[in-house]
Amino acid sequence: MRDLSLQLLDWYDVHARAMPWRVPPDARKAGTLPNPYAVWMSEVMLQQTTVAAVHEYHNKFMSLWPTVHKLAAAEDADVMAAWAGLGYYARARNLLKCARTVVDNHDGVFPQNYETLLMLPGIGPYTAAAISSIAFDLPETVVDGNVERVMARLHDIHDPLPGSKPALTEKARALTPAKRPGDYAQAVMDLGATICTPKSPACGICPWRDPCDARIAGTAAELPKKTPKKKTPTRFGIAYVVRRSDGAWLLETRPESGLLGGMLGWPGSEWGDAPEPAPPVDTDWQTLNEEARHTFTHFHLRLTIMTATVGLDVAPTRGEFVKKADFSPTALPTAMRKVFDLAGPTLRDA
DNA sequence: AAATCGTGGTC
DNA sequence: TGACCAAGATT
Repeated sequence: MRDLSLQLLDWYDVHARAMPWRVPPDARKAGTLPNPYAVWMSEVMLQQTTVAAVHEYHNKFMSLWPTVHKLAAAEDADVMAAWAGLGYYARARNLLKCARTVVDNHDGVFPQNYETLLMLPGIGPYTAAAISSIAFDLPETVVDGNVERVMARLHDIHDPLPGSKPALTEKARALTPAKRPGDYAQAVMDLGATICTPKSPACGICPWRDPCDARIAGTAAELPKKTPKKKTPTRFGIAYVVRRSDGAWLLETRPESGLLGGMLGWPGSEWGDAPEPAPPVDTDWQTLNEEARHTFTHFHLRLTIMTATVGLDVAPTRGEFVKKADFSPTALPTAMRKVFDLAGPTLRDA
């Protein structure tokens, strides 16, 4: 029987998914490698994020900042605003840190080895292996959620994640070929994304159908096992939307660390079981009938929205007024955007 | 080393 | 509606 990795590469030659940042297998075999900057950008954006969601953001970032030098010179607020809506905002902060490190310490050139890549901000084991293999054709092994699932099924491993990760990583490493490691990395992930899917895997058309232990055992659909998670609690808070008579909005940039770190938002209370009021100005407040609901990874949020219109002489205790012309709701993370969508129409346009 | 950190789609 | 899921990293 032929090498498993070669079987998969044959499948990939025909079924590779097209992506803007990707070089298709024919061109790669002819010696063309992708732009490492574009690959890095895509891999950071793809962390815990679907290809569909990344598409337009990758296009936008490559258009706004075509080189690592341009990105390194960008304003923090501009990068955060461009990332708004994509989630996991620490990625955007680390994206900038990484770009500046590459420019300042690596002469603007991405390091071409796993160990050095791993030291850069926002680049962990997966991303270091992905850049190494995809951008430089180095024989490193990517282990993402797809690879974990494919390996668990191929070897019918029932030990639950995340505990089984080292064993799955070792299985993946044993299969990584010396030739075309970049195509192979993309091939396993494409396989997981299109054939070896979490539910209802298409075993009938899988290039690894014959050697797959879980298919033989009939356990493919129930793998990989995962340790159960706690159910998500609900937290409550108050958001204050203040409009000044000249049309300006009262906003604040959130602290660098923590939830929505570095992003623009409305002043508000802490989020918890019973929030304490924390109005940013002393004025008459109006409470909206409808609250903003949003679900984060580990809790549900319900925000009571309070609004007010104030005069030019008012000095808020928190936040800063942003002139009407300088404010774009698209710069808000989704939770804050939902607040705006509810409150905005109730506040008279100046 | 378990928790934290977004969002949109799906079933 | 709610739980799960998607090319994880950081602390």
